[in-house]
Amino acid sequence: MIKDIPAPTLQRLPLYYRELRLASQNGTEFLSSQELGNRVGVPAVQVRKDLSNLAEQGRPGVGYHTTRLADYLERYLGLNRDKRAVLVGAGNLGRALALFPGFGNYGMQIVALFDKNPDVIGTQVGDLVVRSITELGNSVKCLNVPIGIITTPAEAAQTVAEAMIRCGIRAIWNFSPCKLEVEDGIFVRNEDLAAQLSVLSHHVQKMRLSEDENSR
Amino acid sequence: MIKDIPAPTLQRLPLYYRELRLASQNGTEFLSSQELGNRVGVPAVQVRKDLSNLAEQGRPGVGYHTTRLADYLERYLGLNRDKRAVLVGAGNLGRALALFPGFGNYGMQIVALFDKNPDVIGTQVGDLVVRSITELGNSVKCLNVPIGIITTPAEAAQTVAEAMIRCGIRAIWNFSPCKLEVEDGIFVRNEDLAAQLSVLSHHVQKMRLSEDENSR
DNA sequence: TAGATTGTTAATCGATTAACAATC
DNA sequence: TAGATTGTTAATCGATTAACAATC
Repeated sequence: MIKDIPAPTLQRLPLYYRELRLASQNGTEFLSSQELGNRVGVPAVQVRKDLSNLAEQGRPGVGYHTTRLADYLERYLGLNRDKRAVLVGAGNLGRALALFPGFGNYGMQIVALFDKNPDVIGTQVGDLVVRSITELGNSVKCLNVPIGIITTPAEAAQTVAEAMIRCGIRAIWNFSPCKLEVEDGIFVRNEDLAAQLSVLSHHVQKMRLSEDENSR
Repeated sequence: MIKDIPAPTLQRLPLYYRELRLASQNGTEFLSSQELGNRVGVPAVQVRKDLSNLAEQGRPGVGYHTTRLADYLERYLGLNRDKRAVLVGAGNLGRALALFPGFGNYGMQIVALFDKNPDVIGTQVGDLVVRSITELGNSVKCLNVPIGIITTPAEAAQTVAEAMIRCGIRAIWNFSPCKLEVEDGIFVRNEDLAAQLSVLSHHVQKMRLSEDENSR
């Protein structure tokens, strides 16, 4: 049985992983929860609590073995295994993600790009050629792709998601600004840049207002 | 005095805003918390609790006035006011964000791009020419820019953030995979795509493991 | 007035933090 | 052994959910 850990904890694990790997590469053998917490920006207790969910343990009086824990987290997060992904929506954002080399470090490889727009279909993006969305089914089924990335406008996203799921995709990274309705067992991660921008915008707004207040 | 609302609530406001604006444009005059909640994927009680933080009220028995509430949220989130931004790190992701038209709808305009790499400096990205990072100070100061976007590698991010803050930037959208150390009053929003990908990766991993288990 | 739906107070839930015994 | 640091139990905090009186 695989124990579920709380979502907030799960979100912090990649941060711990990154610092542990870095420390390991720099020749640091052990890191205390205090030190790791400093680097990630999380209290030491939180670090210990989070890591106590895992099978790999720390050593009292010494700390966590950087290499061992990094390796463990790598496996736990599945970063060591290759994961194919397809991307639908080859606009600016889609093309950028397809070209982003950083994802390779996390075991993800974008193997196909799709779009609806005839002007975009057939164009080259890095090593890939944008294909027609109508070909999605065939490609995904025979390539055994677990991940779908959606970078279409909001109107198209639901339809695309359903098509992806029909082809066996089980995890969706949704960059389009809308809620996807999916059945249980399908994992959706929303990456709503406009919503994030709104939060940023609110803070700028708030600062402006308080400046106005102070200058009165 | 400007009342602070809880962070989770603040993050949901842009979602409400989007649906309210859409409904307003479609000619729907009122939306109940039930209906709005459905569209955003949040329980009706949560919607009411969230919106009760705002000055704009709903009408018992009727619901929320879509146009009025959308307008209110637009002002509250500062989406109606133009916000200039500079972007440092004109790699694939940086160029994509610079070209992304969607941000305009949220009042953000990227007014300058900077990079360290001489091969990139001077190249054209949309209407803008990538400038040398050494020019950051002059440009930002005379343009009154409140927002900085960081799309550099992790090693450079802290230095870039400090330079931004010295020039008067007060809100940073950090796409680089690292923690930024900044003084109080500077708002930082991390958009760590690799960390998000790790969460996605974990779920794929988990599904694989449970499939293995079932097939035993 | 009856029905619908809000805003708010109180109850629940879950995550973070504090305290501390266990262990290297 | 003394000092450092873990893992865990209990206390706190804050957000979500439930219940319901107020109001259109």
